[in-house]
Formats: sequence, C-alpha cells, structure tokens
Amino acid sequence: MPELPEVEVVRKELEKVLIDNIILKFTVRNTTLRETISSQLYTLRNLKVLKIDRRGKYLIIKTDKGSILIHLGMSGKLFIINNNFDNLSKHDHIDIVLSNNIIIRYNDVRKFGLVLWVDKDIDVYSTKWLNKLGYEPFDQTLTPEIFYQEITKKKTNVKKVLMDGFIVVGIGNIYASEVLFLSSIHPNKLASDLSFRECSILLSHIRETLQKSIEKGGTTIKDYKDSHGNKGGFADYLKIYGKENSPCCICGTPIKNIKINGRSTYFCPLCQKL
DNA sequence: CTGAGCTCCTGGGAGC
DNA sequence: TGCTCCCAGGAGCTCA
Repeated sequence: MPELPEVEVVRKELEKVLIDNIILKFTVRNTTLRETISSQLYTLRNLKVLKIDRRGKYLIIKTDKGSILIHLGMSGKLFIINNNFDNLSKHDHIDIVLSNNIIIRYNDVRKFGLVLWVDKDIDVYSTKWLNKLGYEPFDQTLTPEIFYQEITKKKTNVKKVLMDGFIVVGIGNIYASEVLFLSSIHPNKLASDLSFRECSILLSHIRETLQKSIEKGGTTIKDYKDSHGNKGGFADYLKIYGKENSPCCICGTPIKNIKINGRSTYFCPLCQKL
C-alpha cells in the first residue's frame, strides 16, 4: 500500500510525538508478520527516542539502545492513540507504549509488514533490509548523468527498474505509472533503450511527483490513512493510475491497463512511446 | 543476469 | 443471501 510519500508522511507524524520521548514497552499481540517478531522486543524497557529516519519505504525509530525497523508492506498502518486504549481493532498487532500516555499502534491486515529490533551495536543501514537500497529520490548526488548511466545498464522494462529500488528507492506501483505517464515513456520500454533526455525528464518527474504527494499527505486509493486516521489528499492529482478507459488528460485516448510483472499498469497508448 | 511466476495474508467487490 | 473468483499500494524466493 504505502509508497515513499505515505511513509514520509507517517515519519513526520511520528517525529512530532516520539522525539525525546520514552518508549516504556512493547505489547505484542501477534508475532506472525513477514518476519516473526523476535521475543527480544517483549523484554525491552525505557528506550529514549533520538530520531525518526526513513530509508526508502522503511521507517527507522532510533533510540539510545538500538533501532526499531518498520516496513508497512501492503496494508500496514501506524496509529497515534491517546485515549480508549482498550478499543482494539482486528489486526492491531503491536503497541509501542510511550511514557506520555500515547500509544503507537501497528495494524496490518495482510501481515506483509515488518517490525524488527536492531541492537545499537549493529549499524541498521548495513542490515540486509537496507544495505542493497539505491539512492533516495531527493538525494542530489543522484544526478541525471548517474541516473542515465545506471538505468541503461538494465536489460528489462523501465517500470520494473523504477519499482525494484536498486537504483532509486520509494517508487511503488502507483507512482511508477504516474511518473512514466508524465515523462511520456511507455512502461514496457527497455530501460537500456532510454535516452539521456528521457532519463533526465523521468528523474525530475520522480522528484516532483513524490514531493507533491508528500505535501498533499500521500495517496488514498483504498484504505491508506495517516497516523491520525486521515486520508491522503494526492489521489485527486493522479493522472493515470486506476483510470482504465478514461480519456487521457492530454490526448483523450482511452487509458489502458495491462499487467507488467504481474502488477496493474496504467498508460496512454498514444502519449507514451516504446 | 534476467524474468516469469509464485508466495506470504486478509478482505472487498463483482458476478452468478 | 451466499458462494466463488479475482483483485489489491510490497517484496523475497525459486526455477528456467
């Protein structure tokens, strides 16, 4: 469900309530997420929160004793709860109990998410979860030249390259369709066939689109909500995702929906060139 | 190296 | 009303 903008919106919300606060303990109701919740999490007490980081779609809550690594998967949500603590919903798997009468509650219907503890003597960025990730999209050291150089090494379709996170992180299925449409590039175009000009345009649309979505509070397609239960406002700005058979906003041609690597992909057959 | 296909899991909606 | 089938925003795995 959540792509980089949704995760970044959650990160900012967590920052407001967590920084300099104390995590008293964790309450775990269900250990069977993508990775089984380690029993170590049960025993942790009194962690001082130092920083909330994000790397790609991963959230990292840094404390004085180590880091909590969280991935929301397809359907994970973090809610900030400050009353009615016993009012549990189905799939409320984990509570992070804070000293200031606030609970951060992790809810995940499909259980594809991840909540892990990484001790402070291990560099969280060197763990297998994070060490293969590509550039952050807003990292200015990722220049159009480097982007072009890296992407044209790939002998697969450009949509897959955008989504797999080896070159640039944070783009999921929605934003992949969006940025390719904005860049007039067919999602099935071979990455190695992209011109420098196309790569340069693509990179700037990635940045603009993700930035704008963060400002609007993320995208709501089905059930994405931020930490206060508010829906994201970017869905109104989507130009192509989920709009099969609607006219393309540029040329009026009906938008097509095809499967690429098993995922729904929306594009304009006229505007987007192979 | 590459991709296609499958897997984890649950729920919502369409169609009969 | 109820059943079955398909679909869903992620990502890791195996196999050819």
